[in-house]
Amino acid sequence: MQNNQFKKGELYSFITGKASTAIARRLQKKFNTAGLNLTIEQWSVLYQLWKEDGKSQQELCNATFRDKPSITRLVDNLEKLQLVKRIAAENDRRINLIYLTRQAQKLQDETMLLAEETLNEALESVPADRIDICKEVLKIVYDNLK
Amino acid sequence: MQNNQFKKGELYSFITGKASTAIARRLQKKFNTAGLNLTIEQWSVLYQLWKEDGKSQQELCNATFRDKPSITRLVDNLEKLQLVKRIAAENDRRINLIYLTRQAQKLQDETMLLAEETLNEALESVPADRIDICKEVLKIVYDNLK
DNA sequence: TGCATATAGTTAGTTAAACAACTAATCAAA
DNA sequence: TTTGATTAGTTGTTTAACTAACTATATGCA
Repeated sequence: MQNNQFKKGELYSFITGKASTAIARRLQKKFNTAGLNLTIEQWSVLYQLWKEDGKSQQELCNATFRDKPSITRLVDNLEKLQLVKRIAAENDRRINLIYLTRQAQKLQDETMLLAEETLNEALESVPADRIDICKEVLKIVYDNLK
Repeated sequence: MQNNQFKKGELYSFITGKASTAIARRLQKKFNTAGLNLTIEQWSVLYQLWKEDGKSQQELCNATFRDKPSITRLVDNLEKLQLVKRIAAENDRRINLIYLTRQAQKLQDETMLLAEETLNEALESVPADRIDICKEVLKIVYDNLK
């Protein structure tokens, strides 16, 4: 039993995730300043495709923790931006495989640099061992609820 | 200088805040199951008003880390649900003071219970001292970026 | 083979976030 | 007192999340 770990006054910020939204917002601003016409959500999909493209939309759902309609629209918008292409799988025509365009490949280095920069700013003055503990706790939270 | 605290594979989940969205989603499901017709975002506004109502919209912006249009719309929807009322301040008619209705007052105990329950589920098997460290790190992250 | 079921993805509707542009009320300084 | 700046809040637009209902394709079992 883990009771009363949160006093009422502390409930709010943990539930609403101030910290992660602050990080996302900062990264978005860096994208905008750099003239990148890209949302964080779109970037998070590209991020998975940079690891390996040709993933199905369902695989992108699992990797990004989004539902199917969300991925449909993100892929729609990424296609409009000419950053990805849907290609129907040959052996199963229900499946769209998502491939990066050259344009998207070019974005990887620049955006990853901005992301790392953002995290370094976010974690400035936080000792590495505390960051590790924090990451572990967040992972357990996620696993407890998924 | 705090470099390379995140390996590339770890960037993603920290930026997109999986853990906090998982918590919010779980709490939302509890609300739905309990027949509460209330979003987490609406709840987070009520949460501030339960502490003390009669706050201005600007004060709600600061307390909930949202911008003014977001609060305008949340208050719109809370008003439609007859949970709050806008009352113009007597000494400065630009200001709307937001007051809870009786209906909203009744929601407090039930929803706070569900929120605490959700956090206890989220943090099951996490030792209290690690939770404290995690909270501190998230606070620093937020302060570093705001 | 044929029919029920499962899987992949899309569409529709509501809520919310971010940003920019706007109105109305207040304040401050010439 | 009038004009210019500031503050509080609203409106419009785009992107995204979530749910439910939908289409199309594939699978499995009688």
